[in-house]
Amino acid sequence: MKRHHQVTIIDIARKLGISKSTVSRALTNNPNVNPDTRKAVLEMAKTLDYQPNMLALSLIKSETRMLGVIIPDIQKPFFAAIVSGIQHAVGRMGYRTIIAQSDESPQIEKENIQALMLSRVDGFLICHTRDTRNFDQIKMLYQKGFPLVSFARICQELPIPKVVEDDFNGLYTTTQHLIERGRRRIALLAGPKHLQASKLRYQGYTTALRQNGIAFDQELVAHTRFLTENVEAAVDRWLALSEPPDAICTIYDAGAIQVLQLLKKRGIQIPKDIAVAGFGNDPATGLVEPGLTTFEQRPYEIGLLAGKHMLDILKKRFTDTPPEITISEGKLVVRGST
Amino acid sequence: MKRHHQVTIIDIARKLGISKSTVSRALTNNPNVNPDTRKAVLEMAKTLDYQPNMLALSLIKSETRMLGVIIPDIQKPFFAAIVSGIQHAVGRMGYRTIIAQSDESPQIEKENIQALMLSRVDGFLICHTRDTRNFDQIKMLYQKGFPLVSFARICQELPIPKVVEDDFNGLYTTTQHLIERGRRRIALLAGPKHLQASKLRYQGYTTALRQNGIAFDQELVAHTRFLTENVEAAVDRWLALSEPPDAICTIYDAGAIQVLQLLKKRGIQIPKDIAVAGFGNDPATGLVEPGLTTFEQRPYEIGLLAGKHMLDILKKRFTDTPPEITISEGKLVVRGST
DNA sequence: TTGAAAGCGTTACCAG
DNA sequence: CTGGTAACGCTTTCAA
Repeated sequence: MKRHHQVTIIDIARKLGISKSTVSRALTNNPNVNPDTRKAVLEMAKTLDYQPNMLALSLIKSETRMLGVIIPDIQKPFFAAIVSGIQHAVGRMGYRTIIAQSDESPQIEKENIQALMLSRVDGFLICHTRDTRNFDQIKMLYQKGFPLVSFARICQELPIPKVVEDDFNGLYTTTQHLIERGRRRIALLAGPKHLQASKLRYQGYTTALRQNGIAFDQELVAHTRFLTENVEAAVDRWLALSEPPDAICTIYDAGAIQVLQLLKKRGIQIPKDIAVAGFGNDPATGLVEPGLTTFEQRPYEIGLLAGKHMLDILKKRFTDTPPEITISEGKLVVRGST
Repeated sequence: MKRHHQVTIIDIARKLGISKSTVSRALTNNPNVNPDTRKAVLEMAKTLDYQPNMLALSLIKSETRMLGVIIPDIQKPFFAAIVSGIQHAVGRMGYRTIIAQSDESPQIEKENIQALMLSRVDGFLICHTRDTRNFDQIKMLYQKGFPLVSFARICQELPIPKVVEDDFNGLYTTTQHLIERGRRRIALLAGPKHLQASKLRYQGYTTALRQNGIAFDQELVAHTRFLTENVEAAVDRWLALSEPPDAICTIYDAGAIQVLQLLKKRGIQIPKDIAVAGFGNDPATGLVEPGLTTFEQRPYEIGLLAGKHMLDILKKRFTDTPPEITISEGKLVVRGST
C-alpha cells in the first residue's frame, strides 16, 4: 500500500487550466472569485479528494494550532482528568494537544519542553514535576514569548496565568472538621517543602490548629516526596509515639489510602482509634472501606480553566492581561473514615 | 512580551557572510564543509540561539514525526495506561503523540481522524468507540496509505497490526475458577454484541461452561453498553430469578465493582451467597472490599506493543509485513470476592 | 568547498 | 476577476 502523491492546489489548477492563485482564492472563500470558477474548483477538489496541507499553512502563518501539555504522569487520575479538561476547552477552538509525560523527572521535563518548542507548538500548559526547582526552561519559553499557562504544580516566578487547587482552604477545612469531631492529636502527612501547593496545605493545617488553640507538634508532621516508603515510615513513627495521633490528615489521597491500609493491617479501628482524611476526592477514595473523608478537587475543571486561559492569551496575543492565579474551589466530602 | 523574530539559517549566513546553503550543510553534518566554516557556523548558531524550524523540514520531507492516538476516554485508567505505553515506546524514536478523545462518540472519532489527517500525522493508533460499527474512516486512512495500528477495540476488517487483550482466555479462566469454587449458576455481565472483544470473552465463558457440563442459561447473560443503568437492570433481574446466580462474572472491572456494591447494598454476602469476578485488574479492584478477583490485563504493555508495531511499519514503510494480531496475555488475580 | 536556484504547498500582494 | 511572483525556512541538486 504505497502512499499516494498528495493532491495539491496545483493539481486542481492544472486540471482546470487556471492558476493556483485562483484555486487558492476559491478554496479560502475569498470574495474575488467568479462564482462559476469557484464552483468548478470546489467540485474538482472533491473529485480529486484534495486535502489542504497544514504544514505549508503553518509555515506561512507560524502557527501550528498545536499546544504542548506537559504533565508528570498521565496514569494518575488527577492528571488524566486535567488533560481531558484542557482538550475539551481548547478543542472547540480547533487546537490539538501534544501530551508529554515527564515521569516526574526534571530532566525529561526539560527535554520535552525543548522538543515541543522545536515542534513549534503555539503554547505550553505545564505542570512541573514534584522535584522541579530550576525553572530556567519555562523562563526561557517566557522570554521567547510563548503563551504559557502553569497549573497544579506551578512556577511562581513568572507573571503568567496559573490554575491551582484549593490548597490552603482544603487543609484548613479538613483539619477544622477533624477538630470538630473531637480530635486533638492530628498528624499531617505533608509533601515536599519546596512545592507551593504543599506549603499552602501545610499552612491551612497549622492555621486551623492555631485558631482552635491546639498546640502545633512538630513530631506529628511528616514531609514526604509522595512515595510509599515515606508514608510507611511516617505511620511507623507516629504509632511508636508515647502519645500517638488520634487523626491523620494527608495532603494527597494516595497517601491517605495507604495510611488507611497500613492502619487496618495493624488492627487499628478507623475512625474510632484514628480518623483519616485525604485531599483530592480521587475516584479510589469512595471505594475503600471505610470510605475516605477527603477534600474534593475537580481536576477536570482545572484543565478546563487552564485551557480557557490559554485561549485568552492566544486570542489577544500581544496584549498584557494581568496574569491571574485562579483557584479551583473544592469542598469537603465526609465519609466513614472520620 | 512580543514574540521575537525567529532566527533562521539566513541570519547565520548573513552574519558570517556566507550562503545559506553552506550554513545548512554545516548544521546537518554534511561532510562537504570546511571544518573552519563549520565551526564558525556552529558557534554563530549557538550565539544567536538558532532553532531549526521543523515545519519547513516537515514540509520538505512530508514527515511530521507526530502520531495520532485516538482513544475513547483518557480518564479511564485502562486507556491512560495504554497511552503511557505508546508514548514510552515511540518517544525513544523521537515520535510525539497527539492524543484525541472520541468521548465514545463515533461522530467525534470521525472528526478526530479527519483533523489529525489534515495535521499530517505520520500514522494512527486507534481504539474505536464502543459504538463504532462503521469503519469507513479508518478504511479511508488505509487506502491513503497511512501507517495504522488498531488496539483493544479493533477494526477486524483491515489487514493491519492489532493488539488486543487476552479476551477469550480471560473469561475462560475466570469461569473455570468459579466452577472450581463450586459455583454452578454463573451469570455473565457481557458487553455489546458487535464488539470483537466482547464476543471473545463471551465465548470464553460459554466454552468453560460447556467443558464442565454446565448447561448454558440465556437468562444468566446480560449484554450491556458498559453503562451503569445496564448493570443495575441486570442485577435486579438476576436477583428476582426463582433460582438466582451463585456467581456473577463480568467482562469489565467497572461493571464488577458496581455489581459488588449493588449486592452489598442489598445485604448479600460476598462471596458466600454470590461470588463476583471482574476483568482487567483495574487499580480499583484491589481497593474495594472484598477485593475483587479479576483477570489481570496490562494496558501499559498493550500500549508498548502497539507503539512498537507502529515503529516497525514506520521503519520499513512500504514493505508488506504480514499484519499480525498480538494478544497481550493476562493471568487470574484471585482475591476475596471469590 | 561553496554558491545559486529549485522545490516542498500555501497565501498574499501587485499588476492587468 | 485572474495570473504571476514573492515569501515562509529549509534541503538538495547543479555548477563553479
